[in-house]
Amino acid sequence: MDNFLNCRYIENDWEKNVTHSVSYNSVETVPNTKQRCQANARERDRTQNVNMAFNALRLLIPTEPPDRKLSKIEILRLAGSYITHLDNQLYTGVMEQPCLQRNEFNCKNSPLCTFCWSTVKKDVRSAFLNYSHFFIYFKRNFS
DNA sequence: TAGGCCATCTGGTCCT
DNA sequence: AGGACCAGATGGCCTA
Repeated sequence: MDNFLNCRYIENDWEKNVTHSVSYNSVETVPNTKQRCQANARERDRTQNVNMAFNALRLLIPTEPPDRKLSKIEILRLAGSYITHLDNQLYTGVMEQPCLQRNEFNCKNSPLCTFCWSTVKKDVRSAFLNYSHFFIYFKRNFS
């Protein structure tokens, strides 16, 4: 039992002093130390693989700002929404116009889908910046 | 401080 | 038999 606990503690991040309490009904239920440690290591590797896949998927989803933190469930939902958005764009063949997919997650009252809405916001912002630059130019030269 | 999110451990089940 | 996959339990971290 002591060996197993030591193993578990070493398997965890010792420097962070992170432990997870686990209770056993009886000593008989404690698995073989080496096998359990190996299984834990495999499970950690598997979880890391899953996380790498989530990271790869995250890179494909456009957000504002681009480095916005997304939870795993948000990544899955937005990925699905983005696929639908791209599908609509492909179907209509008109990339300049909103695809009219319902905004499912951010604002249920909005007629625009999440990704069209993001484009619109970007356009408005660039228009505002252009106007600001023009205003500064006008003020410097004509006032 | 409560709730959301996450990593880790664990035991069970299924597959090779 | 051993590995992959999964869901439940647990505790840490972060944010509103």
